Amino acid sequence: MARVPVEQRRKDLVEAAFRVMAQTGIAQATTRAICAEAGVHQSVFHYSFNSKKELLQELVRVVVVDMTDAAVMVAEVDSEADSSIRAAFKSIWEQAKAHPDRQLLSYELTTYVLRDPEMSELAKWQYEHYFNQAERFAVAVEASAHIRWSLPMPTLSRMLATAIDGLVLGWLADRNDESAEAALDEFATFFASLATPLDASEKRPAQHA
Amino acid sequence: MARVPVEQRRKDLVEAAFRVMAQTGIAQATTRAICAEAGVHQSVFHYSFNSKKELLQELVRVVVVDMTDAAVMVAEVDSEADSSIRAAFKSIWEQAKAHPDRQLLSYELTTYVLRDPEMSELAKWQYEHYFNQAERFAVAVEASAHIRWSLPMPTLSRMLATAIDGLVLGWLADRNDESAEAALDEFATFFASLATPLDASEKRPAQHA
DNA sequence: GTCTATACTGTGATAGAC
DNA sequence: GTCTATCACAGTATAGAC
Repeated sequence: MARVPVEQRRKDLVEAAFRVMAQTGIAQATTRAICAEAGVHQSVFHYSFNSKKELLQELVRVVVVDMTDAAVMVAEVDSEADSSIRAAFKSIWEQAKAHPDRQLLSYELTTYVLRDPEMSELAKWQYEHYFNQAERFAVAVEASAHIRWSLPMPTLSRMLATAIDGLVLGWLADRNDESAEAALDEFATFFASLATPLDASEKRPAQHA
Repeated sequence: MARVPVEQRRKDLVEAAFRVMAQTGIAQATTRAICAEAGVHQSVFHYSFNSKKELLQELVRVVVVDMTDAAVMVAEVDSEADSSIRAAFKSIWEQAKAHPDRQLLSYELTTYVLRDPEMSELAKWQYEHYFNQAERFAVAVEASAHIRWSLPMPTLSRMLATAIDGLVLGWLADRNDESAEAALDEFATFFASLATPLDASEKRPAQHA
């Protein structure tokens, strides 16, 4: 086809790999399948990447960032900790329900890289990213809802990410919406209970700033 | 070697497959590697099982039951909800720390079977087993600690299993013992807070029955 | 029942014509 | 840069000698 710079080729292939992996799983994402999805011949693969592993490393970084941003950044915090938490949980949950295949892929990527000593640091990076996103959210709630969390931030952020992560995985397995959503709701109640008002007299402010 | 009944051969191969998978991951567990581990020739595989998938189905059932039993059944409940929960969490956590490869395998098995429509019901069964084990524990605590849970049992048991499941996965990724254990501890505190005494006057009983 | 040998397919990766 | 052809190897599964 057209003469395309290597960097663009790599982007195209990573995106194609993401689609194939999300739809059929990481094991089915062969170089041939990825190239077919990208609409290029298989030999294109190896002058865009030195190895399949190289593509995978690039893909993990892109997928983790894109997926968490898509889920977390949408949620807006307001002046109440309780409603902020519930809104965020709802947003993340809707994202998960809308794209179960992508969620499943994120777990596949985690276990896949954990089995390869050369890549296991990527799993660490992936979960630290989750925890960081949770922390960013928790800090934002502190600021806008005028509360303090009654747990140390690292512990709280890990618990937030853990609850979501565990709920999604369990739901992927049993697809019991009702049960998973009830659990999600109770976790939200729990986390809301960890927010203690900074100043009781300022509890009902009229100003937004 | 000796003439061995087919059922024994199947058991041997499942156990060998479990060892290979736990050590090197599900993707590396080829029929050749499994047979090598079991000390038999590769062709033995296909007159013990009709296909590799058949072995996997048998393996999932064995692994899920054995691993949860190993972790959950050890924990003994006592007359206090708080200490019962902490003891159980500690027991499960120590099991996980002692055998991270087996834990990782359980996640690999989940994602693996979820990608195969013919096997995805196994993932459902796996998590229902987890939830059932959690429920058995919760019921036992109710009986021996004279409390009632302030949440519906299905919701509570799902939350218990979810918290553990999420914590273990996150720990496998970042291997931060301190952070994971702090989160585990706070989850334990939370679940303990869901136990409300059945009868205040019976709060400090001297009898064990 | 057991094992040797092998069929057949699909894999990642290359060499070399254009 | 692009594509055809192919390599070397690993995967599951089978046929057939013993």
